[in-house]
Amino acid sequence: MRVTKAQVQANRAHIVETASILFRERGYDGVGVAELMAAAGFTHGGFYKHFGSKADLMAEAAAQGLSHSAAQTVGVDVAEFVKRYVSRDHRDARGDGCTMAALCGDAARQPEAIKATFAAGIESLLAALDREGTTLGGLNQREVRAKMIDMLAHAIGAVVLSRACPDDSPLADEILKVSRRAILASLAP
Amino acid sequence: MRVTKAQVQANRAHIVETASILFRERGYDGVGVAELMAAAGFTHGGFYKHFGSKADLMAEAAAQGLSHSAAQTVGVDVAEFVKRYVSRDHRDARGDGCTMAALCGDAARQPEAIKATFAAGIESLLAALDREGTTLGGLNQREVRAKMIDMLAHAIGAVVLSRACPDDSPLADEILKVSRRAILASLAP
DNA sequence: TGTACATCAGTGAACGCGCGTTCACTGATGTAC
DNA sequence: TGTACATCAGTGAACGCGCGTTCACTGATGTAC
Repeated sequence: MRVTKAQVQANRAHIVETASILFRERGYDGVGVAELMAAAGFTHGGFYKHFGSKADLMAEAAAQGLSHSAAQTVGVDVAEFVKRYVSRDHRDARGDGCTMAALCGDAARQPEAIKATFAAGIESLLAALDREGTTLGGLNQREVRAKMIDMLAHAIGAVVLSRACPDDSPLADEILKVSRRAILASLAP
Repeated sequence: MRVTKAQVQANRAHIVETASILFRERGYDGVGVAELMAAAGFTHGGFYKHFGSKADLMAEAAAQGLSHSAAQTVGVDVAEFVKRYVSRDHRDARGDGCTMAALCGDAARQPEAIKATFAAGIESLLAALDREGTTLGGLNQREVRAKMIDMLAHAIGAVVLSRACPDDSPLADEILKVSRRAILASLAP
């Protein structure tokens, strides 16, 4: 059942994308190779024709997810970014949401290669935000970078903490609401 | 080899405490029942004389870790709390550090019982912080609560994001430094 | 208080199960002539 | 362009392994007399 070169490439990309979603939804340990391949429409045996190991796919899926986030962010106003990011919609859509918010807790326990991918993802998201960020009143480049790093940590903390609360709990919503207001306030002093 | 009632209680508490540390270091999926019991100085067979399941222990270990954090925080100045929390020492000492920072990403994928434990832990930490928090210049009770919730999300985000970066990477330290300054500034406006 | 029996915390072998990974096989694609 | 053979993406059974959990057993503690 050999397939076209183009099909191989498309299948591989589809597996990475499927993995990226599933890992965000259930964590790296929460998704097995067989289940992942089935979700992508294949049997598990072919996995090692595309990837050296599950860890290799984890790194690729992280890179894909992070660069996707950065690409989506280019040209978006920082305040708009915060409103979308620190929201119930984002909190409740783990699979379609930010890789950092979904997996940075897991990344901390993964090999250095994956952590390096995360660090690179943070930098590329900062680069995407910077294009708009420089319009923030009168701050120099170093100050803008500091503000964007802080904003990102702040926003991720709000989403991650809200997700740790029971579904539909008042505290989960309170965390998002309070944090969103505070982050927006810190951007327009 | 039956043991004293008091010894049973002490052994059980020791297992919970050991689990609390190991789970923070390696996550819920990263520690097995057998390894955990061995770390506590027992064989794995006795585990089910103390707990109904691994999930039960996870909930107990979370409750223990969270109440420990809250107890440590009583009477601590908020600025002092932030300085300790958003620090390299705390980031690098996962096992001895805050349960929320170490496991809130994992908690999001766990049963509601564990998420409820986390929500209760957040409330008890807020209560511990409030005793000092009310001294924050002229804010009413609702405003203090909002400020403490936001501060907690902000601090957790900084630690979690820093941990996702490679060990000894400049970005990991930059995140802590920038965020610590911003959080402290937001407390003393 | 001393004796006889029941309890049960802790032991270590064993269970089924799902994991990541390997492998012989298939058959359509890619390549050489 | 047409034919013959090599390649290799995908299949599905099988691998060893560690997981959470169960269980028969042990022997010191707890209890009843």
